[in-house]
Amino acid sequence: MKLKDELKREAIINETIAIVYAKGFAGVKMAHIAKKVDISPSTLYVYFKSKDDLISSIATDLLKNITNISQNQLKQDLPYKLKFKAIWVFYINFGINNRKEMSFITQVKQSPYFDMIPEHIRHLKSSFILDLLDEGKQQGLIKDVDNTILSALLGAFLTETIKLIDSKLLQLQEEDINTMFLLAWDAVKN
Amino acid sequence: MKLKDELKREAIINETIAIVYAKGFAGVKMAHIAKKVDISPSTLYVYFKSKDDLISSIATDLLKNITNISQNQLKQDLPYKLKFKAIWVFYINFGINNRKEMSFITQVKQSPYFDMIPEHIRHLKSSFILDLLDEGKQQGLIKDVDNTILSALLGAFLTETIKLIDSKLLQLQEEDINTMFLLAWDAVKN
Amino acid sequence: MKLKDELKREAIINETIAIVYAKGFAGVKMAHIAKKVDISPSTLYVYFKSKDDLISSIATDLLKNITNISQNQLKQDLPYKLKFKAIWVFYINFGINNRKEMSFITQVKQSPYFDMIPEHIRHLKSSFILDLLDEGKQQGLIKDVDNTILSALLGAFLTETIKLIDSKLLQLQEEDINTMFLLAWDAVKN
Amino acid sequence: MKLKDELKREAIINETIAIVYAKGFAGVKMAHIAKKVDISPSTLYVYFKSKDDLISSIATDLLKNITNISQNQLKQDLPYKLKFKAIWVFYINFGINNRKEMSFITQVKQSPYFDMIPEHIRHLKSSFILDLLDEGKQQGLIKDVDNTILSALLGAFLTETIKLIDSKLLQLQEEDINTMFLLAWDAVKN
DNA sequence: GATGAATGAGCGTTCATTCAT
DNA sequence: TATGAATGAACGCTCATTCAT
Repeated sequence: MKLKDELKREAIINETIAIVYAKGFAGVKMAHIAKKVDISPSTLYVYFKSKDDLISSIATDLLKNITNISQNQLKQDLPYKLKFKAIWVFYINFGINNRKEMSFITQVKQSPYFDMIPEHIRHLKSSFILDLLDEGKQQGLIKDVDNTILSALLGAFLTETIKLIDSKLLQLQEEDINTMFLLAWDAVKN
Repeated sequence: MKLKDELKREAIINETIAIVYAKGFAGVKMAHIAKKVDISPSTLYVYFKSKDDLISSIATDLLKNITNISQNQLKQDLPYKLKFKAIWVFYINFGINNRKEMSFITQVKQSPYFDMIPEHIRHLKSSFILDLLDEGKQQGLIKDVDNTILSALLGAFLTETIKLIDSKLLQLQEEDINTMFLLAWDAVKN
Repeated sequence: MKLKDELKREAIINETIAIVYAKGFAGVKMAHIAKKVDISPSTLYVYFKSKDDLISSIATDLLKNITNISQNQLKQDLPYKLKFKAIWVFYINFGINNRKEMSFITQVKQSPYFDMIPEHIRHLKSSFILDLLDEGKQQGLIKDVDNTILSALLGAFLTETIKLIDSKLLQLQEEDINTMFLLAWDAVKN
Repeated sequence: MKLKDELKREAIINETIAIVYAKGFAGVKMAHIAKKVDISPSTLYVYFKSKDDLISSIATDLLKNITNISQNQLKQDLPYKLKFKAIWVFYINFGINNRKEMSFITQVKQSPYFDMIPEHIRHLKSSFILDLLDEGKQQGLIKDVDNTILSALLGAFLTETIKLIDSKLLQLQEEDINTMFLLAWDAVKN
């Protein structure tokens, strides 16, 4: 018997993410994915039991991975501002290296597919970021503003920075990165 | 019959915007719009020659209007920071009062429909904002960072603030507005 | 605008009944029906909102009609045995003239479509037949056996007789009809 | 490995019959059968070369067996009416004990699979029953009606009786059995 | 201008069957 | 022999759009 090809599963996932990145959700057609991966449309159903399953599985995987990765990073012992910056830079890099995946998640969140993701995954929050903000507040370095609001704004800031780098308006080099970090830091610092 | 027609056209546009706000782009069905406006699907084609035309026309109109409206506002003579704040508050209010329209534009921008909007409309930028930033830089009050970048970040900040108000995490009252303004101002100020 | 064609609806219904008669339920393909009626498959959905709807609508209509027709017939004042025979002959004729429709109902009853028929239609019973049997029992002419059983057997008898006529083993003429009636009558008579 | 294979083949057959009984013909999916027998769908094709082959083989086997079984029974020397009744009771019992198999045959008969059964099997008739009827006619006990017709009616009668028992409207006890036999006997007796 | 009917193009999905091991 | 993977050929259905009045 033929062996199931894990590479094929990954190819399907990557192609789906790429299509969502390029054309948004409306552009995801099972037949289209199949053609790109060079398999028959029906073969897709060997790996995912429906389009909904395909998309929500990808979203679930991505959310899990992102949470893990960010949580496992950066437990370094540094002065607060430097630590904050290190994390900031880490996220920028992560966002750049995974822009398609990030875009996928952003789009899923404002689509009906979001409701198909298991509850406990759906509410994954980087509690890590919240901890970081708390630490800053305790040291009197961060504005006394609700964490949800601060992290939402920092998130928007980050996303926009990544977009700017993506569109070549910014470069992934020390100078630009410093500039962008300073904008973010000044916003939240006390 | 100019009057009657124009009303119907507007009804179609408003309903389309409302549906996109409620269900996202995937949910826009010509028949659905028609039913909501209480006309036949075929009548839609009297007013717009296709679905693409309907959506890109709405997007074009909205982009034009937004640019106009903001430009015609607030030429007041105030100290710079106050003027900046007044504009900031104006945009917040505008965003809240036109959240469906803003959502429509946001969604169009990441969809294939965006490419159907005439080039010159697509790139409309509030040169007004750029002027405001220039004025601040001349007075040494604003960081010496590229205007495109600053306006992009301020835009992201603004959008996020509107979302937070929309989701009741913030209130449209002086205290919260002041807090949010301070975050933005601190980010860009020198 | 084009006017909806009642004839088209009927053509769809008749074609569906004919296909079920010829090939059973497994043979009912929307595209096939459409081709036979010379319309596009999608046009079917103008008249019936799904395959389930098509089949259960037909079943519902047939059940209603059959009940009405048989109930409106034969309230004649005749000696019991003659009345019984008249009804018997009426049913034979009805079955022959509507063999496809009868076959449709028989097949629906042992298919999942039956559950889609409205409750009150599903349980339509020719209470008329039950009344007839009661009358016979009162006169001591009919065996004292449960009505449900008697009517089930008479139904099977009838169906079989129709099949035999259909397959040319019997003829729809007085002699054969009399013979068959006698078999039925002898079975139930006291 | 003859034993193991034969068991698997039988398991496939029994499962198929059970599924047809439970869900009708439309419900028979190769994958479904395979899962129930706990083999792979492809293994089914080791035993039967196609779905058509599976179903028509089963039907053929059943038809052959039924004919054989009934023929080997009941050559007892009894007064005609008692012999007739004994056979009647035998068939009732056989039908009850093999209701799934009977249902399978009934359903095959009104499906396209029937045409795939070899001609000589398709027309198997219990010549035995015909002999029984002839014997009755010779003794002047049975109506002088064509054997094909009489046996068809008796068959319908029998099937209906089995259905009634199956649905608990009748009980497999002496009283009910007697009643039903009397109905059948009265129908055909002279 | 307005509309109900009609439809072609395409979509997601199923499933009997074959392939490759 | 046994089987998981793979697939072609359908199928039911949707929907933007056009037709005919």
